[in-house]
Amino acid sequence: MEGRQSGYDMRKTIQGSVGYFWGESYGQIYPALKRLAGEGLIVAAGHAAMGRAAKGRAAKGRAGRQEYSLTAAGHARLREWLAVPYREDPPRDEFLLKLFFGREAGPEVAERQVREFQERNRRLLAALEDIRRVAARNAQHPHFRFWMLTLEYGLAQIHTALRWSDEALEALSLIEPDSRKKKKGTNGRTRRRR
Amino acid sequence: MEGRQSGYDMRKTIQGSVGYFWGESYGQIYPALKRLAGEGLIVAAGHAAMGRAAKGRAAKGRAGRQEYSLTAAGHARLREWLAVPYREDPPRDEFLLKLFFGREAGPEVAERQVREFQERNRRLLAALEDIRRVAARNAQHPHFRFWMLTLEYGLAQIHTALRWSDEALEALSLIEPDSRKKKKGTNGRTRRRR
DNA sequence: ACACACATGTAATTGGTTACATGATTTC
DNA sequence: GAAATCATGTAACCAATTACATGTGTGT
Repeated sequence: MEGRQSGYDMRKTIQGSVGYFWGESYGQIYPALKRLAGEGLIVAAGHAAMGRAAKGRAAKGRAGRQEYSLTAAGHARLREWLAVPYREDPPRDEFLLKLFFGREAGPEVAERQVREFQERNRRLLAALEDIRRVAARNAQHPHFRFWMLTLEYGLAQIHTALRWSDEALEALSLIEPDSRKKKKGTNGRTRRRR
Repeated sequence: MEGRQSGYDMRKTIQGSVGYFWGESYGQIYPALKRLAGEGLIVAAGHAAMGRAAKGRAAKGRAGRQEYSLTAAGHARLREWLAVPYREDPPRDEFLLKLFFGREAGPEVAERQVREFQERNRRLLAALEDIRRVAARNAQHPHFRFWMLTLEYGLAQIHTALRWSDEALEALSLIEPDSRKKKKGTNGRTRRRR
């Protein structure tokens, strides 16, 4: 949708825009491009690029860049797809799972995980704010409003995560550092807690 | 960790507790159980084919079930795993992706998706509140604090999602139903809403 | 006798990542 | 002319879902 782009371009565009909620690897992109071209949903524009290096010699192996753009059929298919109710894949949040069993390892370990979570969210927040800054320059772009909606969703979730993690750290600090068996190999017996 | 359980039990336990952030299918569980038993991290308790011996009390029908429980080695491995920094898998949020391209299909379509999103979140919220109600009865359980942390995280995220979706619907209603090519530009449709 | 929930398991398939292999172009 | 980076592609692998196949115990 950003005009003609090569698979390589697409990956970069994706990372710099929807990267925080959608990613694609080359192993996914290139085969997909082939398939879509076969279905007539995109067309390969002639690879104009091929600079002087390729001039004169038989282009063996891979060519230079190959750009594609949406066909009318591709556009139509996109619109169809947009109207299909989204499906979300089964939840799998390793962070929460580890926290859930946090008792098992003690509050210190859980705390480390929460801190890590907090840092990742801070980094993500910074990245999103960058995106927002860049996006703000395209305020007149027809898609702008929609981009902002997704961005604001991301920002709101991250803020919530950060707020929560502060509270979580506070709560964890109040849990006693445990007094169960702990790894005292020889059974020093479990001293009574509290 | 809930004492001995069969694969079947585990799936139900999972769904009723961490289900909102972690799921497992039988196709995953049974092979894993075999593997873990092979590694000595869990042990199979004998086939307790309880007939009708336990009359009156044990009304629950148990078939040819195989129960397992954690070994000491399993426990140790669990603790190790808890300390390993969590990894999150690449983001893939189809809802946001569809919203991102929402312009392409028009605000009405995007609005439908957001409404769907809102409903799913409302259902999820109800489910979480159920879990909270049930969990509240185990306030003295050693893991309780940790369970609440994950629960509160889920609740906070859902609330944020719901708040956001209200704003998003409002914002979408202000976007004029498109003025591009779009066939059939019958005039009355761009009437201002609020 | 039968239905139904309990319970286990496997095969097919999917959807994807990762690592690798290689070529082309630019820049200094 | 070497290094960096642009660019394409494939093979190996992997995690996981889905659908299916089948058996068992209990209540009616």
